Amino acid sequence: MSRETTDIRQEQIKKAVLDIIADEGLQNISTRNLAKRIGLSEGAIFRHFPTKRDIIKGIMDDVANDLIGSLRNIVLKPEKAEDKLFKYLCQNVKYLKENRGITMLLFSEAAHLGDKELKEKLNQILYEQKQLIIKMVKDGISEGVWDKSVNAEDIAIIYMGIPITFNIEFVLNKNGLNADNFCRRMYTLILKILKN
Amino acid sequence: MSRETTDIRQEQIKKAVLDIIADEGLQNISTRNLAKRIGLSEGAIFRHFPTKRDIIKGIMDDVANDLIGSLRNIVLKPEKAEDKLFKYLCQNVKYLKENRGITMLLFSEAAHLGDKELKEKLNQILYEQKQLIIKMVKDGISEGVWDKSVNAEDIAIIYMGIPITFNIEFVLNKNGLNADNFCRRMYTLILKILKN
DNA sequence: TACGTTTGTAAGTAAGTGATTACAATATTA
DNA sequence: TAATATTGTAATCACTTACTTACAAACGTA
Repeated sequence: MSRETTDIRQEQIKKAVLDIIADEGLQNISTRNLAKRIGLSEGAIFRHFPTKRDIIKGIMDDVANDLIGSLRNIVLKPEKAEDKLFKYLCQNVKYLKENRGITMLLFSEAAHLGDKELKEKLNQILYEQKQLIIKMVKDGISEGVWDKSVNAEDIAIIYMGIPITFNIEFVLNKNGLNADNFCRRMYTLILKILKN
Repeated sequence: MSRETTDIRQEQIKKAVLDIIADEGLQNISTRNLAKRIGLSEGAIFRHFPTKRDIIKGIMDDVANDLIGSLRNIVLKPEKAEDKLFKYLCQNVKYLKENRGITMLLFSEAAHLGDKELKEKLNQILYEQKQLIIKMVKDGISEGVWDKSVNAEDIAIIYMGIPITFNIEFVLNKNGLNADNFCRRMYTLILKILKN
């Protein structure tokens, strides 16, 4: 195998984890299988990550940066709350669709709850997402377009289930839900709760 | 260890799986740990179940019978749709709270997607739940109390996320959500979508 | 009581896991 | 160019996994 820098190898390894999860399922992300998919020896994996756990940690950091980052951008832009909500939902669903392995990896880690640090990282990701949604809702209320008697946190909770359900349907039944359509339909429902 | 019938042992084994998941996390349901918790030798486990997979299968069958059964009872009773919806939601949340291990086990199996038969069983459970919700919504529309322009399937999708989110919050943050309160708050939101 | 069936145990099995080692080949830099 | 740091490999480690085997004890029943 030709030599590559640690930076490049780390990206390859993290990508391989997500690809394997999406293609073969979670139980196949052994370091052996990982090395095989990249075309590298198993020892080389441990040249670029000290432990397997650190690979997972790296992926979680990517989610925190990429997904949360892009969602934050949407929320912070000066736009109408209704438009932001729609874009937010679509972006969220799109990201999960394009990184199918991620939801499974995240919630598997939650379910295994062996590792406090990973659990804390996941908690952080979910918390930040919730705060962004709460902010959007409150902005909409300030704009005067949404019912001020709704509890922003309740909206955040019911919202969080949407991308998760989408992902589960996607895993169980690959062509179960049309993403664009799905996005707009769920948006309509949420809006009905929010409207005056 | 004193002798017990296979029926009793099977129940003990299935219960132990769920208890271990709730207490120690999914990665600890090894046959060794299972035997230890019951106070039995590992070999005895395989006296009562041919494979570990059959234990999981047995648990899934229990869910299909117990949870889906009790939800079906609620839906089929001659009552107002609004009352049924509330009871349905509360029963669903209650069951997941009392059998904390189940949601994790189910979605872990989905994520590992190695086993077609288990995946099919999970699909069936989710499908039946969805059908029950759709029926409830359509009943409410027939009664004339709910907006007939809402898509019953969309309601089912957004509904499905609620118990899942509840469970995730419960796993990550043990006292995160008050179940009774939670139930009523989510009910209020769904009702706002459904109302004329 | 005698006999066949059921339920139990202790000690194994082969296969897979994450991680390490000793060493070779390739870059980087003085 | 010579010395050094980096990236690669093959072999192997100790450990865990689901599952099996050989045999013993307890049970129902004739």
